[in-house]
Amino acid sequence: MLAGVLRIRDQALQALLWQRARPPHTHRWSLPGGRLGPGETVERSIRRQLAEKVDVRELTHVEQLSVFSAPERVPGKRVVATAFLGLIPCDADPTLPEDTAWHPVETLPATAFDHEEILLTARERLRAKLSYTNIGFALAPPRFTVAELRDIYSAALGYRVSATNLQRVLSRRGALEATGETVSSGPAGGRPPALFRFTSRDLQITDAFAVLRPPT
Amino acid sequence: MLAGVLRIRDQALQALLWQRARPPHTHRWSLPGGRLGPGETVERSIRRQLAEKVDVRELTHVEQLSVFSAPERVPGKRVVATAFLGLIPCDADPTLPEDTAWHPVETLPATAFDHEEILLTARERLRAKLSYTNIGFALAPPRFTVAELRDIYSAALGYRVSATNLQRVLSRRGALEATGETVSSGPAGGRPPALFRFTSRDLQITDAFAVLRPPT
DNA sequence: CAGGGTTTTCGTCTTATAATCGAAAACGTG
DNA sequence: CACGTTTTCGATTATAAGACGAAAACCCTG
Repeated sequence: MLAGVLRIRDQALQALLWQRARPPHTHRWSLPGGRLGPGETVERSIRRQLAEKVDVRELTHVEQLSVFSAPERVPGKRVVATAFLGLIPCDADPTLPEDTAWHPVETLPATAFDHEEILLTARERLRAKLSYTNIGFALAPPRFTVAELRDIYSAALGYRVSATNLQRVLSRRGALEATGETVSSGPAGGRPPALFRFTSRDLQITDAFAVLRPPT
Repeated sequence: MLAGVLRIRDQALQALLWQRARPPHTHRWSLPGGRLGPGETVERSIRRQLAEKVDVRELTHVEQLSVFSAPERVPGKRVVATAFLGLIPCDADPTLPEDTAWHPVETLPATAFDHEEILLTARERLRAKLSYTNIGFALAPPRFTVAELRDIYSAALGYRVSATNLQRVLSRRGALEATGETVSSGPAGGRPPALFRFTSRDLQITDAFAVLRPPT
């Protein structure tokens, strides 16, 4: 079991990796993970691994990605990995162990085994779900301005999105709501932005993406 | 490893099940499956299991569904299952073993373990993908009329869809093309329908379902 | 404290795609 | 050959997203 844990920081999508101290693939960077224990589901187990091994407890979303089973993905012995996508909000800052660090997915260091492929799969899953779910709640802080949310979406998707459209699309879907609060404007002045929040912290799929609807 | 194999027949979505002869859950119906062999991926393995155990070789689509890992899903011992969605076209008619049969997903018999949950997950996956992919190719025969395709989609989705919209939506996406042939009209007369086919037999995702597009 | 620059916000317009409707085409049957 | 039937296709309507610009609300400078 492995987890591709992603977050947004410094306008970039980052992944959590630890550097291997022992063979095989010494010094290369690995995804955190571990073995399934008795009496737990794989979802509970991967959360436990992340809490115990890299002290990450802020996961706002965890979902299964895929089973990776290429025969020689780990040279020498047969290892089948159940991979997960994990997300933590950009305001969370877990204290990481020495050998662990965040790396931008755009500029990954040398990774062990097929962990780069797993991370790219995780990124694609995240990007797809940003389109048709409210999964942004898992990346954003509890409250945020539209400009901050635009930066989060832009970094995750890899291209600039329009703050206007983002606001309107998410509001229309009922995913976003205004808190009524505003924050003071920045050093350059400008109208003070309003604070928003996601209406739900559970994954919800937009029904508008279902085409071929039942007749009314 | 287990497979929820689905097809359309008699205007209904059917699942392939075999009746258990031995405990636990004797006489209840199970999904086909088996153990991963050395040197094969889980996808190759599940295709091999289906070919060897229930003689099904007509799979037009196979994809991972989910890992099912509830601790007591198999009473007594720990069994983690990687579940798959498999599809076969409605014109295929594999010869099944004695203890194996098709059952409408709407009226499932008593199933073993969590296999009903797995089948419902498979059905939801299929229904979702009918909306935003060309996955209909895996259920339909090589060539078909629009009315036949409407019946296939209606049975899979669980509600009547409009033949007009189905034709236009799939054509607009470039998923459907006319063969130029027509078939003679039925006993009640009527204009002889044209034959269509899917342009691709590989899964393709509609780009139109991606919202928050990059700026032009 | 007035004016200019800045950022946010919101309404309007345009575009894209799907749903609905109805007429015309093309066949069998009596 | 008129009639019912089914398919096909164009026209219209509905819905949602993208683009654009004006107005709002702030800061800073002179």
